[in-house]
Amino acid sequence: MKLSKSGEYALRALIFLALRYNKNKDAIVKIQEISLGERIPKKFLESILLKLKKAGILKSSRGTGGGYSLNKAPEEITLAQVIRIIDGPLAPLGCASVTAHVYCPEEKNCGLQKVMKDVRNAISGILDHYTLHDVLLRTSIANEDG
Amino acid sequence: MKLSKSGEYALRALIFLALRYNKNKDAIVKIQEISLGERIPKKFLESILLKLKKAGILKSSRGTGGGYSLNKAPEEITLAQVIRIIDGPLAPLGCASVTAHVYCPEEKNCGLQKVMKDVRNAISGILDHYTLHDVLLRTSIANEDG
DNA sequence: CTTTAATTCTATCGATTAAATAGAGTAATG
DNA sequence: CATTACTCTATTTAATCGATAGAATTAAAG
Repeated sequence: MKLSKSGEYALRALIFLALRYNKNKDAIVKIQEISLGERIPKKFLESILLKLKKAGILKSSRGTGGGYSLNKAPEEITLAQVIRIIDGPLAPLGCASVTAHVYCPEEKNCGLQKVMKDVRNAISGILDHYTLHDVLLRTSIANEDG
Repeated sequence: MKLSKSGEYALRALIFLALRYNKNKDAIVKIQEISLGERIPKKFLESILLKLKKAGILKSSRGTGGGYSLNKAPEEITLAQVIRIIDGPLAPLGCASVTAHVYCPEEKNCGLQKVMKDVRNAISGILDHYTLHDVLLRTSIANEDG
């Protein structure tokens, strides 16, 4: 039931960016800065940020002084959105997924599917309502004076 | 957040065996029978069943007329047990795991960890209390007369 | 009691996917 | 036009999934 490395890195990078956003809405952060700060392989992080940009979560500017920043307020970005972009559906089984349902022949009659739908709903009940802002609230360093 | 193929196959195979168990507590089922019935690659299934045996969930007998059967009643086997044996901890992140906690330096101060612990607890709240017996109850075919 | 057939067990190899690295290409700044 | 940093493509490495080959064990047949 683990989150992929990509998914984990995506969340950590976004939290990093959200922290900057809260200090200065227009802050631009280099990939390398995130990479060093969160100990994420730089080139790997690059591909993750690109996906998040294409999905509208981030915006970027190139050249000297370029970098990434949030394209929405932290309150508007849920953890579930991010995970779905990077890792796909939240459901443990394809046949229990709402966003990318995979048909299976014994569907009507599958006890396992029913349980896994319960699990999916429990997960999305948390992650669909949890935003980057909420994560920062639970991170004490975010509340310290700079 | 997906379950691995191994994990899914393990659960399906055990449900298959639990169905037989309920008809006849001493029924012995061949790997091939499960493989055909659940469309699981036979040799791959073999390695999964072996792990479940070593973990005490299944017992086996070799030679002609041999095969596998449950080593406990379906009421005593939770889905969480099975997933932990095959796929490892339920937690989305190592640092949020109870059974195999991985230390991370910003632990005390990590909002992400706190959320993922909530998710872990939600998942285990369901899977630790859900047994093979419960799955069969939600599978209508299990209640038909043979 | 020996052979044969059925079955689990062990070990390894190939294919596919995920994770990580490398480098060339493109755009912006000064 | 040189530097900086994002963007893109390609390659390498590691993990997972699935397949293959054969040894070990048991039961039944002859």
